[in-house]
Amino acid sequence: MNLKQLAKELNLSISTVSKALRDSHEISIATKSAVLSKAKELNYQVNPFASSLRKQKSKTIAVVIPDAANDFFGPVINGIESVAQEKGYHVLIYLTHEEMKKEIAIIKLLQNGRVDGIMMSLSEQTTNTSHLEELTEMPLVFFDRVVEHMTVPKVTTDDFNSGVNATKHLIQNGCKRIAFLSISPNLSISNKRMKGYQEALKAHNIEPDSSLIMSCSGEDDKIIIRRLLKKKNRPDGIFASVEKLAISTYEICQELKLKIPQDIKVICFSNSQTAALLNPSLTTIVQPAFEIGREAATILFKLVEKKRHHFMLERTVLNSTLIARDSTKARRVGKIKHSK
Amino acid sequence: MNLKQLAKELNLSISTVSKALRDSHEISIATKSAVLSKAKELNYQVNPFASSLRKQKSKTIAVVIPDAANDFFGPVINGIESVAQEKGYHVLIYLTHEEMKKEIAIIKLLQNGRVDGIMMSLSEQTTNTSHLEELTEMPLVFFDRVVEHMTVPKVTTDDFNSGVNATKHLIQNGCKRIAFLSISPNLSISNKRMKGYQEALKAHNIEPDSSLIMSCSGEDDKIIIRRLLKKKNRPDGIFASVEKLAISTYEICQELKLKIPQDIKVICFSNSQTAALLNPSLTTIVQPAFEIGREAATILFKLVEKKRHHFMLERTVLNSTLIARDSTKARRVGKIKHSK
DNA sequence: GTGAAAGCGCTAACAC
DNA sequence: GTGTTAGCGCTTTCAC
Repeated sequence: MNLKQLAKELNLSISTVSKALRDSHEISIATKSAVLSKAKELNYQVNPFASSLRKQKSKTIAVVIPDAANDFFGPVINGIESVAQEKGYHVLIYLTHEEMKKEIAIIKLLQNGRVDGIMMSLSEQTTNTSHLEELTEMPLVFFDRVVEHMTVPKVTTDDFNSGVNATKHLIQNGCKRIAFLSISPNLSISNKRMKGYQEALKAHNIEPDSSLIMSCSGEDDKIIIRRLLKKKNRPDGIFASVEKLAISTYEICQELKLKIPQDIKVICFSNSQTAALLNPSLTTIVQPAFEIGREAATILFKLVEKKRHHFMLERTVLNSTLIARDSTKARRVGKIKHSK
Repeated sequence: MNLKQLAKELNLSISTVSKALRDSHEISIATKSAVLSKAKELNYQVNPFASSLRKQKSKTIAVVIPDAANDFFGPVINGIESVAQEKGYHVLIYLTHEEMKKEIAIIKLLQNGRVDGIMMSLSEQTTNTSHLEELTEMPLVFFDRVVEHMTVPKVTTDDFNSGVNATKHLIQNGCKRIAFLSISPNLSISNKRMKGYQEALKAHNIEPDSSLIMSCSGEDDKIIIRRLLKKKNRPDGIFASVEKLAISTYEICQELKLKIPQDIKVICFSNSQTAALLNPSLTTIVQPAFEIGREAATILFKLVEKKRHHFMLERTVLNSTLIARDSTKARRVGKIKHSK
């Protein structure tokens, strides 16, 4: 069923029908309602390719992320999709699997007009961003893992402050030697969180020790953490920049019979539903993942629809929340008590 | 940059260039290589809408799932996307948020040729499947939450057997009154798992008690679980059909000061990374989510590409794995010991 | 081996 | 208020 057939059924011209369907003011109300009801009856739907070809826009956006099996990116997708559904857009999803090579290939693929805009979070391995800088015509919004120096909208959490707060929290609960575990040092989030960590150490007159800053990219995180925790001068606090590293830390602590929080305290960025139920319950910094998705998508659609173009070249910062639980509990705060 | 411009640059006709780009045997090798190198130089990419319009296929599939923030659907998306990337397909994602209304709207939206095929997992609320049965022309593959009576390919885990095994596991660890918690009773997975549960009870001569079979759809799961666990004749084992219900069970047990596994044992279907780290560690039945995604996508692409159409109308069953942990540990099996 | 041309289904400028 | 038509960029049949 296409416009031509529909027009024939109605004894109208194609263009009249087309205009009626798009509720053009040129068309009489009577005609419009006739067209609409016939279209419904015959279950007519616009051919998206013909329409996109003609209009040179696709009503589709691309979401480029490292991984979908992730407690952060999952809710982000939900947020993006909810805005897209409201606005009648379609969402294509592409995964980089943390590989720069794939990221480049995907971005290249998206240059052909298939999408009206791109939302993305960098891969861990991305060291060079020229493939993104060349994307001058395409509306682009970064979220979470952003390219700091590019003048495109960025939606992030308050990574620096969160880094300060997480570190302070450990210090206030008695830690003196705090390790900072992150994934790739290329990443904006790792960097900002680390800066916050360093700032907090400084504010509390703790001498920074560069051997306590570890970058655990790829599969080797457990090896690195094991080595760290086996040192005789091992840390008494771990600040993990991503959830995966806290999970690994828990596992290595089980393995080495180190007790959390007595021997070592752990805090991390996490959106896991189960943090409160872990053994011990895990102190987390929770990012508003769903809202990040919604906000980034909202900005992208404004950009795509060319509204307030100049306003949007800014950074949007959403607050994250520190939820203190047992994994950072100080030794002697009242009785030993297991509250949640 | 389009074919016309590229042809002009090369002093060739549009059709020759088009054929050369698609490696047609009609075109001389010399011409082909000239075209290819020029196309690369000028960064030519085929316009997907023009191509799709002409060829009446989109090289795109739709994935329709209830929710992306989910330890099962996340890895499924990874699996699907990995196959799609290999085959040069694009993946559109649509979320039903467990609402039949949205599911219907999405399916309707996909009738206009935007995608070459659909992969889906039913929403919890879907009681009527006529919107899916009408989808006769469109290649369709179900995974996990399938419509049993439809003759389209289905990729699932061995839900019945898993239900038997989970229930047996509880019985063998001393449970006599086992509750079965599931989401919507509409769902194939709920049903099959429940049948397995009932079968196992029967095999062990345990009288079934219908008051122990609970359906917890929507937000009310905690209320239902709390009521269940407050009964004086409360169950001594919980078999949760989805992870969310096990998490709620843990929370209610904390609240009611019930000890797992001493007072009550818990097993559930879960793909959570953290099951081993929960307090106590959670016995799970793990589904091969990534492989389910890969398998379902592989079948869909075969269907789309019209290969072996008739072979594929079958069910593919992948095995799930029971991982025994502390949450189902029997009272007196050796010393009290906390292994993982 | 190469080229001309029709047409996929739609939109929008223009004519009436 | 309605109709005619060009053309979006591509693929493919058919002619040469």
